[in-house]
Amino acid sequence: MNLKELASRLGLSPTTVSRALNGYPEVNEATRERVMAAAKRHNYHPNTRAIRLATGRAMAVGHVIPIASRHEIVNPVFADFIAGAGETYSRNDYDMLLSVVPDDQENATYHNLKSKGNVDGVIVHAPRLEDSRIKLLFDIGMPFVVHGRVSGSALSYSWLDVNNRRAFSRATEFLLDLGHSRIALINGLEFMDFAIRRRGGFTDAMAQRSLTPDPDLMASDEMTEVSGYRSARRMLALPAPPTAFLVASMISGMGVRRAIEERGLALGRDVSVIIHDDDLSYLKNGEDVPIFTATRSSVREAGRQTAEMLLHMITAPCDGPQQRLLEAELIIGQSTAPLRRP
Amino acid sequence: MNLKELASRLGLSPTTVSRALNGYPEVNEATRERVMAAAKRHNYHPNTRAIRLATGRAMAVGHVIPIASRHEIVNPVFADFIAGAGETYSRNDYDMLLSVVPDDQENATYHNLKSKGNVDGVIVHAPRLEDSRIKLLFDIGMPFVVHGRVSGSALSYSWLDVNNRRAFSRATEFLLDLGHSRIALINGLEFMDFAIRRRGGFTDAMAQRSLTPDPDLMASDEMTEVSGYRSARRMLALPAPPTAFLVASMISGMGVRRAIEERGLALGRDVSVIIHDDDLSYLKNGEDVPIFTATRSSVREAGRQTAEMLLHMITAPCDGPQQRLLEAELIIGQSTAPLRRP
DNA sequence: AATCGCTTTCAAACCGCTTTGGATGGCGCA
DNA sequence: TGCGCCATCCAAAGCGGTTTGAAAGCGATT
Repeated sequence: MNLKELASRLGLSPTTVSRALNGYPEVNEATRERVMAAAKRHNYHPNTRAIRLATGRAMAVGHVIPIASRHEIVNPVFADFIAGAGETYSRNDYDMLLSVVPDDQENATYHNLKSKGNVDGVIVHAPRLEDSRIKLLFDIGMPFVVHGRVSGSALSYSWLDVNNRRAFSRATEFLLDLGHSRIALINGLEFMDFAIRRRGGFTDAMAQRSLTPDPDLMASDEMTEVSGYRSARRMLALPAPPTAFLVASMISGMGVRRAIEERGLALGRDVSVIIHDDDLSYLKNGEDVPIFTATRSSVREAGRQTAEMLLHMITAPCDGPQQRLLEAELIIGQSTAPLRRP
Repeated sequence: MNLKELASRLGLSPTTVSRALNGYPEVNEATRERVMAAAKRHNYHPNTRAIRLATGRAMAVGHVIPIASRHEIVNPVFADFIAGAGETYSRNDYDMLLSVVPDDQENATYHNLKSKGNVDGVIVHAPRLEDSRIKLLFDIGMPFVVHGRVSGSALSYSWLDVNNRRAFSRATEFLLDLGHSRIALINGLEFMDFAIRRRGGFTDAMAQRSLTPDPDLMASDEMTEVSGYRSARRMLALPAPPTAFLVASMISGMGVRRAIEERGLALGRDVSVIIHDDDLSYLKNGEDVPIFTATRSSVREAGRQTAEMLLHMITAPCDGPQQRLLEAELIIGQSTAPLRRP
């Protein structure tokens, strides 16, 4: 069932039927209702491919997921972010297009999406220091919103980010207030923008109390259970081990916990740990009682809002770039306690 | 730059240019090269929207991700499966479309995808017992491949699955051989097909040795850290606690470990644990030495292969349904040991 | 009765590509 | 020379919608 057929059954022209269905004013209300009813009765849905060609809009947004060739890690927050963004798209009748590409083909992929006209805009994931994608997307004229920010960029662009610096400085202060001073930072990869900011928050808070972070107590790695475990194990074996950890994710935090317990220490009592909690649906930080003390910010909500921002950009491009900074909550859990003096 | 413009610059008709670029034989080799060169020089990419309309193919496949309204969990294996499938799509110039919808709108979503013509086929995720989606997709004539299987279905359809039954019976036998007989099963939700099969493998292996599983030692729940923790904690507090656990996922396994260690027991030494390991890129079961003894099967590889099967179905529909059963490896890690007699 | 203006409808062009059904011209062969 | 055949190219008709520009119908105004 297509427009032409529906029109002929109704004894109307395709023009009128199209207008009736799309809510244009120049059509008799009685006719419109007749058309609507017939469309529903015959289960007519306009062909998306035709609409896209006729209107020149893709009614779709792209998410490019680069797969790092060295460490083939799929970002674990990705699933929840996508779920959040997807809710927004569904509500607005947009399609979500995922491109999984080797990271050296990422730029080419954006070019392709643009020149082939598959999408009306993209969301930029996991921005890095001085990320080249910003300029690229400006150059090719592709609307975009960054999930995160790019420190080095001079251009004004749309982004949504968590206040990572504030979150980590607050967490650090919290540990300092508990009496800890040998605080370890188990960070994400420090060419990632969020990791740089978190580190900044940590060192700032330390500096406020005239403390210099010990380089031996700072790690920067992929945020996996194993890397969290290994960093924590190394640090705990030092002559002067840390009494507290600041950890970049729930997953690394679980590795840190493993290292702590393997050493016969008790999480919370002997060693304090604060993690950043993206509030992943499949990896909740406890239920009523949080396992870890955490800086929490829902990545799913971030997905929802980032998608909304992008759709707004697409439909109202003249409004210019928008920014949105979300604050993380500090959630007190069972993994932190005052320093125990030996 | 579009086909018409490129053609006029070359002094050729759109027909010839189109044929030259698409490798049709009825075009002079010299002409073809001239066209190819010009296309590259002008950075010409045919407009996808037009191709789709003209050919009637969507060149896209859909993944419908239902969000359960009660427990808003995004399946954690999803990210890796998508990454695997996405690799296949990228290689074959297909787009991947994700629809995130409330689970009560899932069927309507399939209808929509079909009648609006957004996709050429879909992948069915997380099949349940007697899943209604199979019949629906047959009825509307949408090609599909199921990741998993549907026990109750009489129809013949394409699927790719892990041999869950075999995996769990082997794991159970392994524990039995180590002397364990009070073995707990911490399973996924048992309206999920894979969970039913795993349970079957477990009870089969027990029955083989004339053992009846203790209902108190069988849990079925969402596969989260917290639910693994709670089930294990409850079981460990029983008068006759289990000496071994069979756990449906890495994440639940981490909860089980937490419960074990909280009780002052040592994983591996005091209590054995076998998990099922989907080999998630962000949640590796250790590196050189596996943390958990595990039945392992890469969900990412499953994604690659499932996508290949679907693309094959789309391009060669006459071949009929295909099935593929992957075997899980049994990986010996540090979490299992012979039963310690008290 | 002729004109105007408004509502309502329609025919046809268009979006950018594919594909069908010729057209053209050169060549070999009888 | 005439014929058929093949290689090569093209015009035009689609795909299924949207959108432009015009026309038809009709009551109100002059």
